[in-house]
Amino acid sequence: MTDPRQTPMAQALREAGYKLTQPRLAVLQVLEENDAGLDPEAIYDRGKLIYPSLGLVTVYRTLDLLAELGLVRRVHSMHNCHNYASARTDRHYLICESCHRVIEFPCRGLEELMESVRQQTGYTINAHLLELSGLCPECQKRLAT
Amino acid sequence: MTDPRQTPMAQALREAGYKLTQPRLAVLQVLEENDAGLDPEAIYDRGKLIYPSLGLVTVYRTLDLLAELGLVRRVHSMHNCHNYASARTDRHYLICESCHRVIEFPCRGLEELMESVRQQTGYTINAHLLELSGLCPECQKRLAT
DNA sequence: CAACGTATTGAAAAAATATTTCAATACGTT
DNA sequence: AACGTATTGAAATATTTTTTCAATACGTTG
Ligand SMILES: [Mn+2]
Ligand SMILES: [Mn+2]
Ligand SMILES: [Zn+2]
Ligand SMILES: [Zn+2]
Repeated sequence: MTDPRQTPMAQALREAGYKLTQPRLAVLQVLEENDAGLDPEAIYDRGKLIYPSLGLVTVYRTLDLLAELGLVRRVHSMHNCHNYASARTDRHYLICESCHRVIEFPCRGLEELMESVRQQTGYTINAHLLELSGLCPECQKRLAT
Repeated sequence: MTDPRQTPMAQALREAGYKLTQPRLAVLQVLEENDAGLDPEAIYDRGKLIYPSLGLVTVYRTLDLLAELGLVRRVHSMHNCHNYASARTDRHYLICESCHRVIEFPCRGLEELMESVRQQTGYTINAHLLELSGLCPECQKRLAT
């Protein structure tokens, strides 16, 4: 049971000069516990279990704040589009089109591709999102009647 | 100037038994002309230039319909999350983090990566989305003060 | 460990988005 | 050309997000 005020996100908030309030800590804790991402309403519901007087407005405000600091990020999937999860710049999701389960995978060998895009477009590239979609093994079996 | 009723999307609509109405044709034409994706409001605005009495409701309804038929797809970027664009299974966007401009790039060399993911996870993979984000040349200049 | 000044809060109101309802209309068929 | 029905836009409703504002909790200072 790590002290909620000592997590990396909490520290970063404090270092940026923001107060570590109960409502914010509740939101942070919910985000820590749900790596795959939740929408504001869901964060609100779970946050209230931790800090019952939490307001939905504060969830929105805290998400905005964390997003500005780059600590949190929207996770877009085909079926939910307003999910937030703690940030990593590079993300690699594998999504089952049938059961919508999401897993992550290690990503190797994108560097060449990015270098060639860089040269052809003149853009600098500092993050990527790769989403593969298909069928998970279970759904393959289930659908192979 | 190709006949709006003969485009692949229009054909598909007709073949699925739906009527090719003026409002629908206007939405289709807007989508054809804006490959990178527009949100319902923007589609509405441009659609009205083609068919002035177009209603926003019809834009929503047409997008739902096209999405169900798999002809159109949401494009999620960091800053706009309700954009629709005509569907392709594989998508490659390069997004400027500063001005939010979106361009597409040709994607080469993802096959090996996908094959390795396939082997390690047992998933079949039939589509991918790769989103790179960085700074476009203009914004690089502008920010290099 | 008070007492203080201010950033932060939740409730309520307002704004922005999205969906449902319904009578009028345009489409495709005959 | 006439018909039956899917589709339409306006209006009403519902949902989601943002703004406003007085009350409060936080972190600092003495
Ligand atoms: Mn989205
Ligand atoms: Mn990668
Ligand atoms: Zn599955
Ligand atoms: Zn730019």
